[in-house]
Amino acid sequence: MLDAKLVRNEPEKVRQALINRNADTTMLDEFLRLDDEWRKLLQEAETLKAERNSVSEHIAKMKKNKEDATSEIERMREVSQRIKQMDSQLAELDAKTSEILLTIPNVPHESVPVGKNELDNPTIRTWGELRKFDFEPKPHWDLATTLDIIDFDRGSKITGSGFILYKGFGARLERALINWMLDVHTSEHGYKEVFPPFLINRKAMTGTGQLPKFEEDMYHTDKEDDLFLDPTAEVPVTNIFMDEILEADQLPMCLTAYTACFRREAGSAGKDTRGLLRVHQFDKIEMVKFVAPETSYNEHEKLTNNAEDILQRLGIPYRVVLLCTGDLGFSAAKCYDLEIYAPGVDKWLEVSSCSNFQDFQARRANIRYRPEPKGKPEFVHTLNGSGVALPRLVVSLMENYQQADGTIVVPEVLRPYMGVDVIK
RNA sequence: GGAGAGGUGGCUGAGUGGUCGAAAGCGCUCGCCUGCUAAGUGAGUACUCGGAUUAAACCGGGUCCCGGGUUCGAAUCCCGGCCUCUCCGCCA
Repeated sequence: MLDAKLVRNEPEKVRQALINRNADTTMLDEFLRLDDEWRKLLQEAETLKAERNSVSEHIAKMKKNKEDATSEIERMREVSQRIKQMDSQLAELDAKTSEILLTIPNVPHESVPVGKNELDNPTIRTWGELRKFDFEPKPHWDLATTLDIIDFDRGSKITGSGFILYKGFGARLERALINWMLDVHTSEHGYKEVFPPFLINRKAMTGTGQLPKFEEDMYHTDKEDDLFLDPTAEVPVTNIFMDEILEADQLPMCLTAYTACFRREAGSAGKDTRGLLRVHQFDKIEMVKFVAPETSYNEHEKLTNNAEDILQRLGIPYRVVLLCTGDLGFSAAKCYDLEIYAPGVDKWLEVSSCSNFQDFQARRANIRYRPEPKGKPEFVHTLNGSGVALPRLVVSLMENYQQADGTIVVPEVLRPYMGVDVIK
């Protein structure tokens, strides 16, 4: 959520940001109109309240002195009625402006290039050599099915398409990757491990920006519980400190978590339906940081490097892409995507998005810190990045490490976790 | 699922419808004091919104879990919700 004062005082800056994002600006004008109305009415109401308070105090004194306060009480009865009316009008206006504010996306950072869509995203750097094959590389669904380590048909039988049954070394690989990535982040990158709930309430979902705009993308339990399956660990982990004030010496706070992630992928029906490219439930390691504002862009680079390190250790070639204004997610001010190459499907696959939200989420979730002991609390900056998402990583691993006979070499770093050198 | 108790500042914990943004203690900050530590001693210690201002001081509103209600006036009375704890039942 943007600061209402920013929108109020620099509407043209916000308007330009919306235009650069290909977003609608009519809500902005609506906000400005209602906000102006609200402030005028608020001042009137507060003047009346001040009068009520002082007269009430006076009444108390008169009663103590056994004087007659009937006329004052009569007068205040009317004033109170008017206050009540104004308060309900104010509440209505406030609800409307707040609602609008929740649907306005973040303002992109100045280092983010202006662009229409993903075609305008510049590649910042690349790492690794694409492997040259002396045979035709197979797609992962063929490899996995032949080795009987993923059972796509039975996954669908249990739940539906996009739900995966891993078996044998497929299941083991999933567990190995989760453990290994958490180990790297906790013992080498300085993150603390947490294991949050997977079901999330509405307030937390609003805190990180999934609601109210993207409710259609989420799995929802039912009306009575009103809970959502987490679409990413970003949501439960960022909201750990909802409505709290952190001390400056707790920052930067770096957390990492494994969660299963659930996404309805509404609107992408028919796209990437084969294999593991786009699924409704997947595993992911996430990194989340709470940092002081002046450090957030530096921390953002470090976070991105931490995700890259995972790929480097696995020997997977990748590229880092900077999202342009037109492709940037709703809550982010700046975001790098990490894409890895998968030779079997001949595609670059997104396995990580590393975002700096500045104070956008912190304001929604009310997460603050004290820059000085006893000082005024300020909003922290929040960041997060996948470190990394499993299914597409598994795709790339299988396809890059496949051999001519259909077996898959296990990358060095995973062997202690897998117990074998080759999946066959 | 059943029965009960309770939600007050960073923490513990008082609170009679008006002088309560809230006693007291702990913690913390700044000073004083005894050679250091401990103890003692004085002062200060919540958040938020609107307005004014270069900024602060300043003026006003709101906040004692949340939302309604009663009242001239609510931490206090009434209704609804959420959460926590204890006991019982069920259960991995």
